[in-house]
Amino acid sequence: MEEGVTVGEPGSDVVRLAHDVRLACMRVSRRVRFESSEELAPHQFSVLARLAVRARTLKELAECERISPPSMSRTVAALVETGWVARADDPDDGRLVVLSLTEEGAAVLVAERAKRDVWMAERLESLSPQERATLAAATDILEAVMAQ
Amino acid sequence: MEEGVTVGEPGSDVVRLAHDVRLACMRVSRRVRFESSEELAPHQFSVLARLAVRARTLKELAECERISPPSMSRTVAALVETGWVARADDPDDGRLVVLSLTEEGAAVLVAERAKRDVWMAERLESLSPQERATLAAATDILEAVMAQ
DNA sequence: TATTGTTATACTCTATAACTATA
DNA sequence: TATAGTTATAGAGTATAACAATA
Repeated sequence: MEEGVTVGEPGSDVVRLAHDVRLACMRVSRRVRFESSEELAPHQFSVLARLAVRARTLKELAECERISPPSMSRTVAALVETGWVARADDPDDGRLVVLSLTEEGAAVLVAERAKRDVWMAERLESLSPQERATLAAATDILEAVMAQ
Repeated sequence: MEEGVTVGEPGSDVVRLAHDVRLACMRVSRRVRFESSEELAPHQFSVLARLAVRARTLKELAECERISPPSMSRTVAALVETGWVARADDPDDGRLVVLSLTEEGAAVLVAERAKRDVWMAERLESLSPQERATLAAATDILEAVMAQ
């Protein structure tokens, strides 16, 4: 009896566009993750990127990554172990631990970003100037939409 | 001594565009995942979506999801347990197990897709017709690029 | 022998609960 | 007391290695 069900694609109007945009973005994101990263796990990359903006406490990191403090404590411990992140005591509040990027950590982050960008760039080189302009305009729109 | 390093954004030219596109797509993808999904884990959703296209063997599923057969075996076992996927023996080759979507699985998949699309659509409603056209054109370009 | 799928075992990233130190 | 961080323990999801069944 159970021969399996097939489901078609839905939609019309804005919902249809939402569907297409979402799928395209997820596909790009997935491919970039799969094919350009090796030595640096996604959650580690993410933490290094946060610390590249500015030093933060463990709780701040946990909140902006939306994971629990114990989980972040582990992730940070691994990054300290490899020498990419430095721990420091807060001079004013003895409970706080300030995490910051080391020179080595910054180098790893830059290298990883470059690797991801190169992978993407290789695929954009075949596009016409007009197509590139469309992509550039679209990214601006998406950024604005996501900032809402 | 270690006061932490700050890293700026890189680039120019196609690399710059690649960087922007990649970041925009990852941000959209991340937000959609965070804010629209609950009952269905990402890897489960992914498998249901594969089976919605057509029934597949375990090995095929493992390959297109790029995980090991034992891992896929587990994931599938959970989906069979909930009644969203059906197992069947291949009539021609006794070694094969054919996995397919059940009616319930199809319903869950449709509901999840709708939920993700609605979340995205809510954010696109404020855009002008021209901005929407730009996004539509951009998704076509990205689809073509990713298909390379 | 080669292939498909499962079981055994382990590692990583996540969580909650309990603990320590500081405010 | 309340807060920041760590340690203890457990639950997913991943992997490799070894095994059973079929070609």
